[in-house]
Amino acid sequence: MRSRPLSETEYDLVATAPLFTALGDDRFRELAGKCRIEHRAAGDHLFRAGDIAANLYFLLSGQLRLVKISAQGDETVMHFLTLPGAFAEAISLAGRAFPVNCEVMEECEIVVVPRDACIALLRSTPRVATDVLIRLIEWERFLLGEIYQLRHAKPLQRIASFLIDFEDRSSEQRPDDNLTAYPEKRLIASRIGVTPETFSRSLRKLEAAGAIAKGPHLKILDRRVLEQAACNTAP
Amino acid sequence: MRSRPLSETEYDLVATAPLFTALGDDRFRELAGKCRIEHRAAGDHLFRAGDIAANLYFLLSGQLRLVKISAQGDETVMHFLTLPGAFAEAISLAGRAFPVNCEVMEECEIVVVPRDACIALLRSTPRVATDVLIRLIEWERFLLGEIYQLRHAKPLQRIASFLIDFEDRSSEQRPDDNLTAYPEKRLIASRIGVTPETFSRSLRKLEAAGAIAKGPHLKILDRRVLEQAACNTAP
DNA sequence: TTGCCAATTTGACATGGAACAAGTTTGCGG
DNA sequence: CCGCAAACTTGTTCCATGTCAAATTGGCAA
Repeated sequence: MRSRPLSETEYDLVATAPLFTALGDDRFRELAGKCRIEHRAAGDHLFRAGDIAANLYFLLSGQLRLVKISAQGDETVMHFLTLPGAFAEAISLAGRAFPVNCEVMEECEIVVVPRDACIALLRSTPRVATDVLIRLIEWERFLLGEIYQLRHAKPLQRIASFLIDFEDRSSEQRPDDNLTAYPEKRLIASRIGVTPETFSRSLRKLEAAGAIAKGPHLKILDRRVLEQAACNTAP
Repeated sequence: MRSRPLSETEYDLVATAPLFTALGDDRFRELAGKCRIEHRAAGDHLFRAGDIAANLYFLLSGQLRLVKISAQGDETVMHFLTLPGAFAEAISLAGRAFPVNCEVMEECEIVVVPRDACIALLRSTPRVATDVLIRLIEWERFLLGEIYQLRHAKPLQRIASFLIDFEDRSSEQRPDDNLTAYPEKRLIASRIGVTPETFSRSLRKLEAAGAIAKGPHLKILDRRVLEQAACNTAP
C-alpha cells in the first residue's frame, strides 16, 4: 500500500468522474492535493460491511468485487468493479456503514479521497449533491433490474445477460480487439446466483449454440445467439 | 382527485418525515403552503415508469405498490407502501425518470410536494441533501437484502421473512391489537417472486406448522415458528 | 519436472417449484 | 338474491437446478 502523486493522465481520468465535473479546475486541483493513491494486492479488503465510510474511492486500474455476507456467513457477489471510475460516493458523503465488503480481485491502484474533503466539496458546490443522487439512482435502477431477473429469468438467461452486459461495459473503454478479462467463474456464478456446477453446464449449452468459444476461456463468438438466449423464455 | 388544506394532525405527521425535520418551523410552513392533497381511488396510477419525476410525495393514508414492468410486459411488485411517510424523494430532487409504476391498492390520501419547492428547499438547507442520501442508502440496503434472499432463500423462507417484516412495520404504527391489513395474495406472491400456486401451498405449510391462522385471512399466530421457517435451510 | 491445492468439469440423483388444468370461493353489480 | 369474473385453492406432471461425489484441469512453488 505505497503512496505517490497522480500522474497527469491519471489526474485527467479522475477529473472525468461525474462527481467531479461540477467542480471548477481550481477546486478540483485543491481536492486532488488531498488524495492519495493506494496499491492493493489481490485478496485485500478495501472495506468491510459494517465499516463506517471514511473515504470516497476512484478505481484507476485493477478489479474489485462487492460482496454481501449474510448473517449465516454465506457470501454473494453483488457487483464487479472492473472499469476506472468513482465508487462509494453516496455512502461516503453520508458517512454510513457499508452494506457490502469490497475485495480486491486483481492488483489495484485506487485514489482515496478523504471524506472531509468531499464534505467540504459538497458544501461549496451544491450541484455535487445532485450528481451523487443521480449516480445512486442509477445504481438503484441496476439493483431493481437484478431483482427482476432473479424473479423471472432462468439461470441460462441470466448468464447470457451478464456476459453481454459485462462485454459491453468492458469493450466500452478498451483499446480495440483485446480480450475481455473476466473474473473467476465461481465468482461469476455467485454474482449470477447459481452454483458453479450449473454455471459450468450452462456455458456448455452456450458453446453448443455457438454463442461463446469452446475451451476454458470465456469469449463471445456470436452476440446474436447470446441475446437470443437472454430473452428466450423457452430453453 | 379533490384538494383540501392539511389538517393540524396531518401537518404534524408530514413534519416528521426525515426529509423535513432539518427544516425550521417557518420554512416547513412555507413549504406546506405549496403542497396539495390528492385523493386517489384503487387502481389509479400515481406515476408510471419512465415518467420524469415532478413531485415528491407523502402518503397520509391508504396503500400503494411499486411495480416494475419488463420489456416483455411482465409485472413484478417491488414494494408495498402501506405506512404514512415520504417517498420518491431522491428521484424527485434529481428530476429523473421513475424506474417503476406506482399504483393505488387501496384508496389513498397523498400530499403532493412540487419539485420546484423541494429544489429551493435543497438550496436553502444543505442538510436536506444528506437526509435524502441517507434515505436512498437505506433503500439500497433493502434492495441488496432482497437480492440476497432471492439468491439464497427458498420460497417458504422468503414468505416467512416477508410476513414477519410486514407485520413488524405495520404494527409499529398501529393503535393496538388491530389486524394487519395485507395486500391481495397474488400481489404478495409477486412481491416475493413466486407463483400464486406456490404461495398458496406454502401458506398451508405454515398453517400446518401453527405459524399462521387457518382460513383465508392472513394472521400470524406464532411468531417463533415463523422466524424458524425464515431461517431453516432444511424444510 | 513434480506435487499440491484450488478451480472447474462431469456424472448421477432427488426434488421443489413452475406450468397446466380443474375446481372452489369471494366480491361486486345488477 | 343471483350471477359473473377474478382470486384463490388443489391436483398432477415434468424438468431444471441444487446437491453430493469424483475426476480433471490449471497454476504455482519447490
